[in-house]
Amino acid sequence: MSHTLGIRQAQKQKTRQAFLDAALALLEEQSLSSLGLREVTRAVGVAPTAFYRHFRSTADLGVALVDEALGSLHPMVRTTVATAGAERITRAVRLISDHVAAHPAHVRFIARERHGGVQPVREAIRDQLARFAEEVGAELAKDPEAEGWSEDDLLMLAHLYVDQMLITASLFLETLESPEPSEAERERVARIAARQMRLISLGRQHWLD
Amino acid sequence: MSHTLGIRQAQKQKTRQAFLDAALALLEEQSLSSLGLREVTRAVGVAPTAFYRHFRSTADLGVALVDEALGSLHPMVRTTVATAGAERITRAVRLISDHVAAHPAHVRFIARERHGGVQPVREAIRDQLARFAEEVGAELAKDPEAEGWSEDDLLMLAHLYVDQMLITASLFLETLESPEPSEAERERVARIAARQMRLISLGRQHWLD
DNA sequence: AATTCCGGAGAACAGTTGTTAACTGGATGA
DNA sequence: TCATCCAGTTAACAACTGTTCTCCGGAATT
Repeated sequence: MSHTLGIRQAQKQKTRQAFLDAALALLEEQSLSSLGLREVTRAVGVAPTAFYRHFRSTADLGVALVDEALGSLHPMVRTTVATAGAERITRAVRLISDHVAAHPAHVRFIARERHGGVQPVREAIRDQLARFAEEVGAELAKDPEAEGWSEDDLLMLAHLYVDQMLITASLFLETLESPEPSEAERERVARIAARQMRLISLGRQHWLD
Repeated sequence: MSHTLGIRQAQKQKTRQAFLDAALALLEEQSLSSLGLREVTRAVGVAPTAFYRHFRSTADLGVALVDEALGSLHPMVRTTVATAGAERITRAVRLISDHVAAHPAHVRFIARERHGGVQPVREAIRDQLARFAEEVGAELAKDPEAEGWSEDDLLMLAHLYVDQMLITASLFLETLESPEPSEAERERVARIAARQMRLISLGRQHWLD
């Protein structure tokens, strides 16, 4: 049952999205704690006071951006990790590479604000990453290699993988930021990331020795 | 041959250090790209224009902070990694834990600005971390387990360790930031970090299989 | 002893910031 | 049809920003 929005609410969501888009663009060259309210409204093309109709503060906007950047990514990560065998690493690296290429500003925002100067945003990102770790852990538990593993150890391993994914995403980003983004450079990062994940997987296989 | 500084240069270095200290304190609750020049001078207790006698801009000050935070850490990391056997991981975790406890603001600054909004600072941090990776790689090469390893693979492993150290440092930091910092919480982080490093070491031992 | 140097102070500049209050006009619901 | 709602506007506020130029007084140099 999809409820058709009134033309009023539709317009509101439209300008709200315009706020998110404009902020994300501005955040490519600064961090959230220096993002001004007027700066955003100027970029959108509305009066400064219009901002308050959508967000309490720029920190509030930042939390909304976290949801936009990570919210829809959970199913993708889940199905990718669900892949069995050696293919899993290949697909994971490709997922990251493609996602960074498709949404570089989102990735930059998350990497930047994960340890940034705005507490509510840091917390929102931390919660989302913890969710990723739990989901990855749940998928890893289905592997035959997970036999004999404690819940704690599985979560430790899952966090290792999630952190590694974020580091890899950040490296792909630097690849795009370089003055002459070359496919060769991207491939180099992909190969290093794959080898690091393979090394971690090897450690996992011999954990119970 | 230690050259005694004139009372003029000595005074200059003193206020310069005051700038660094004040900035570091202010950066506990914001990021560098929102740090104002007047804000810093006000905290130091000097006129705004005095700032220019020491730094071109706040970005310049940030680069100086990177050197202060990471510059003197290289020998410590080197000797810690030089430790052989199972003791290496224990010492590494303790080094990180102690360093975070002793210089929390420095660690926070590095974690925050590594992906922050100020390019020159990002580059300075990236260069320093690359140096750490090279040094760690050089120490790892001395291990008997390094036999048959390519230069590339050693560097890949070293980067994995360095990134892992930074993640661990950041987790120790969160431990201190909690409303009621408990020794139990710190110990929990230490145990997880040690297990993650042990898992990586296991992967290393079976890499050439 | 006389001169140069230079870290810091003071005042002023135009431009920016977040937030408030009162208002407008088209969509909404009775 | 008419009263209500509400996203966005306009105007104004005090407070703040980075930067320039001019000046001072003590250290450094000759």
